[in-house]
Amino acid sequence: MSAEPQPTPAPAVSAVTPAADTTPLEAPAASKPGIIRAGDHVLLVLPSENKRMLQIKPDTTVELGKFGKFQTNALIGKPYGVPYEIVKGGELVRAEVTPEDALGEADSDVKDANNKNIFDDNANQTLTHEEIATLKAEQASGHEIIAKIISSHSEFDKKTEFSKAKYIKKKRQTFLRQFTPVQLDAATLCDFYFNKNPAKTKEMRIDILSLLLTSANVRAHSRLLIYDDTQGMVTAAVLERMGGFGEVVVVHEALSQNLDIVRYMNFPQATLDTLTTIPVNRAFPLPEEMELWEASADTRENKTKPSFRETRDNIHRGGFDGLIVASTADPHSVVDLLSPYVATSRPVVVYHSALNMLTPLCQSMRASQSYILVNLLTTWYRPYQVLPQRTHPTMNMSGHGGALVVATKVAPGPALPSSLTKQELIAVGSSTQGSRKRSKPANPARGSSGSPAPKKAKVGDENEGDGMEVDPVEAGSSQV
Amino acid sequence: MSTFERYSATIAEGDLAILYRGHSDLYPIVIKSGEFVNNNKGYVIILHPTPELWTLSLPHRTQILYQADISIITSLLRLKPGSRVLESGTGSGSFSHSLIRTIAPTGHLHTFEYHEGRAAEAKAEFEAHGLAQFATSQCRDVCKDGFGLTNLVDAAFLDLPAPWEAVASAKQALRKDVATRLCSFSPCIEQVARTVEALTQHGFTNIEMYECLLREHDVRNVTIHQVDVMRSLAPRPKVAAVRPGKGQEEDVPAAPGSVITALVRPRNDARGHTSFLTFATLLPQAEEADEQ
RNA sequence: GCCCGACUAGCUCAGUCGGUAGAGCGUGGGACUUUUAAUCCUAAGGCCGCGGGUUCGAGCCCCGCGUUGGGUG
Repeated sequence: MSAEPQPTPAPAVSAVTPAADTTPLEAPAASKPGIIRAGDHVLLVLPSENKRMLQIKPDTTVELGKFGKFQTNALIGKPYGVPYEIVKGGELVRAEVTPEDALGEADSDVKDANNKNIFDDNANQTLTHEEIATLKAEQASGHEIIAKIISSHSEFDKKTEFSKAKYIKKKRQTFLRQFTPVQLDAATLCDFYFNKNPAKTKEMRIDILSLLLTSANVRAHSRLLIYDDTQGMVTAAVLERMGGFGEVVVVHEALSQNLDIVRYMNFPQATLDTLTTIPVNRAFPLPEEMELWEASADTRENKTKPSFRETRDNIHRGGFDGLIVASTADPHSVVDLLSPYVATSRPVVVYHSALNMLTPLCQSMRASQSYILVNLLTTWYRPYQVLPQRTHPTMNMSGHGGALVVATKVAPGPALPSSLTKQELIAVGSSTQGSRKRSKPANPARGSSGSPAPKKAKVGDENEGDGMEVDPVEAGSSQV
Repeated sequence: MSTFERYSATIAEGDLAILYRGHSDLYPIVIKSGEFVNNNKGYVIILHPTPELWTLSLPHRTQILYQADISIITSLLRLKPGSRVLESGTGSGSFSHSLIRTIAPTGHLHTFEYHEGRAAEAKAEFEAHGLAQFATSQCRDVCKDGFGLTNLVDAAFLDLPAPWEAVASAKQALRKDVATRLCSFSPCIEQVARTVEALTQHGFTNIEMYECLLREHDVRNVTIHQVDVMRSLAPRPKVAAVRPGKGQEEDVPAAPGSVITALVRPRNDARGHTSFLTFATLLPQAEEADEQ
C-alpha cells in the first residue's frame, strides 16, 4: 500500500518527507531542487515584465540594460522564482516583496480623491531628467529614486490610492534594478513564445497545449509517436509529463529537426534518453533506398541513441499509445502515415494554428470506421487582472490559440448487414453503477440465448502489420 | 489490470472498461465473464479507460470538473510525474483521476472531502480502479480543521465554497524549499475577490486569474446555390446537408448551379461559464528561515 | 409486469459519422395556368412534458409522475 500518511480522518497528518527521494530522475545528485545550476537555461523576468531567456554559463556578465548587470556566478546556487535586486557592486540580494507594492491600500475609500483637480503637466514633476540621470549614475537604489520622484511630484497626494499604486508600479517598472529568474518548464516556455514569437511555436497557446496533453493521455510510461513542427514545444511538454518514464519517437520530414525547446527544459539525461528522432525517409524508406541505407553505416554521432534502423523497426512494431501531430504540412498526410502504428483504443491528437486547416481531416476521420469520438476543438481563454476592487479582463484571446482534432483509434469492424438492426447481446459484464439509471447499459439478459464467451475483436483494419493487441472489442455478429 | 495510469494490451477479468455506444452514450462497466449486457444498437466498442473518458462517463455525485479546466489547471500548477498535490474537495473524483494519471508513478495525491458519503465513495473508487497507492483520501472539513499537512506538497487545488478559509492551512501544507503553486476554483467573482485578499495576506505572489472554455465544432458539408441571373426564376436545388463517406446515398455530386462546401461552426450545446481559476505562487522561504 | 428511448412550432417527425435552432405537413403572401384548384417561389411559427431532490454561490446530475414509441415476458 501507500507509504504516504494513512487516511485516518481524525489525527492531523504531519509529514515531512525529504524532497529528493521521489524525484530521482529530475534531480541530479548533490543538487537541491529549485536551485539554479551552471548550464541551466533560465528565464529572467525584468521589472518591465519583459522577459529574457539565456543560459547561465559560469564567469559571464549578463547585461540587463537600464536594469543593471550581474555576474552569472552570483546567481548559481541561488533559488529560482525569487526576485533579486542588483545592489552596488553587482551583488544579488533577495528583494523584499510586499503586497502593498502591487495592490495599493485595499480598504481605501475610492471617493476620497479624484482627478478633477489634476492636470496633465510635466511641471508636476519637479525633478529634471538630468537630476534623475544623476541619481542613477550615483548608483542610488531603485527604491531611493522612486521615493525621490514621488516626493517631487506636486500632485501625488491628490491621487486616489489606486492611482498612486498604479503610478508607483510604473516607476518600479522603470527604475528597479532587479529581476526574477524563473525555472523553465513547458508552461513557461509556451507562454514565453506565444507572447514573444508565436510563429516559432505555431501560435500554440498554453491552454491548447494543455488540452493536447490530456487528450493524448500523456503520462509516465507512455509510448508515443510525435510529429513536431513547433521547435520542440510539443515534444518538450510531452517529455515533462512523462517524467523520464516511457518512450517518445519523433518523426520529422527534414534530415534533422529543430527541437530547441527540448534543450531549454534542462532535462536530466535520463529523460532525454527516452527521446529518439528519425527522418521520414529513414523511417519509411522506399524499396530502392532500402539497400542504400542498409549498406551505409549509421552516421549518428551520438551512439547512446538507437540507430535509425532500430528506430525504424521500433516504429514498424506498432502498438504505440498515441499519436500527436503538430505539423505545418497537410495534417491528413501525417496522420495517414503514422496512425497505422498506433494501437486501438488510443488517442490521436492533431494540432494546427488554424481551425480551417483541420476541418477536412476532421471530416474524413469522422467518416472513417477507424476512429470514434472525433472532435474538432478550440478554446476560449481569458486572463483577468485581479486586484481589490479593480478586477477586469486584461485581454481577450479567444480564437487565436490554435485548434485540435482529437480522436480515438479503433479497429473497424465488418460491414454490418442492414438486417442486423435488432438487439444483440454483447458478452461483457454488468454495470458498476447500480444506482444509476440513465442510459444504463442494460440489465442482465435473462434468456439463454447464445454463448457468453467474450469475442476477441477481429482486426479488419486497413493498417496491416501494426501488431496491435486488440483492445476495443467490436462485436458486430448476431447471436440469434 | 487496467488502470488509469497504465495501458494494458488486452481486456482481463475484473477490468474497468468504457462501453461506447455513441458519442453521448459512454458507460463504465466492469468486465465479468458469464455476465451480459443488453444492447440494441447493433454493436458496441469497448474502450480502455482514460481519465478523459472517465470524466465523460462517471456517476455524478456533485458537479464535476471537465477537461478544459482540468487541463489548464494541471499545466499552470506545473504538475508532472513526482508531484505531490492536495485537492479539496474530492467531489465526484473527476479531477482526482486526471491528477493521479499525471503525477504517477512517483507522485501522490492528498484529497479531502467533507461529505462522508462522497468521501467513502471516492475512496472505494480509487481502490476499485487500482489507484489507492497514489492517493490518500480523507473525510475532513478542511475549512474548519485544516489539511493537517506540513511542508509536503508542490501544489494545492481548492474547490470549495469558501476557499479563503483554507488558504492558511494550504500554505502550511505547501513545501517551503521551492516555489509552489496554488489554484482556487470558484464560480463567482465575489469568491475570487475574497480569495485573492486571503492569498495576498498570506504572502502569495504572482496572483493571476483565468477563464477557459472549450468550444467544440461541427463540420458538415452543405450544398449552396450560386446566384445566376439566367437561372433566377428556375427551381433551385435544395440547400441540404451532404455527408461524405461511409457509402451513404447522400454521396452525390453537387447539382449544376450549386456547390458543396464545408461549414464549420461551434456546437450549440457548448457549456458556458464554469469557474474562475485563480492561481498564485508561494515563493521559497528566505535562507535565514531555511537554516533553522 | 419488466426494460429501453422520446417529450420544444398548430400537428408529426429527426439517423451509433460527436446531425435536435433541422425539417415535413398545415398556414399566410407572391408568381404562374391547368382555377371547387395544382405547381413553383417565399414568409411567419422554437427557449425544450410536469413535479421534487441535490451540486458551491456554473449542470452533460438524480428521483418520481404523465404522455408516447419500441423491446421482452
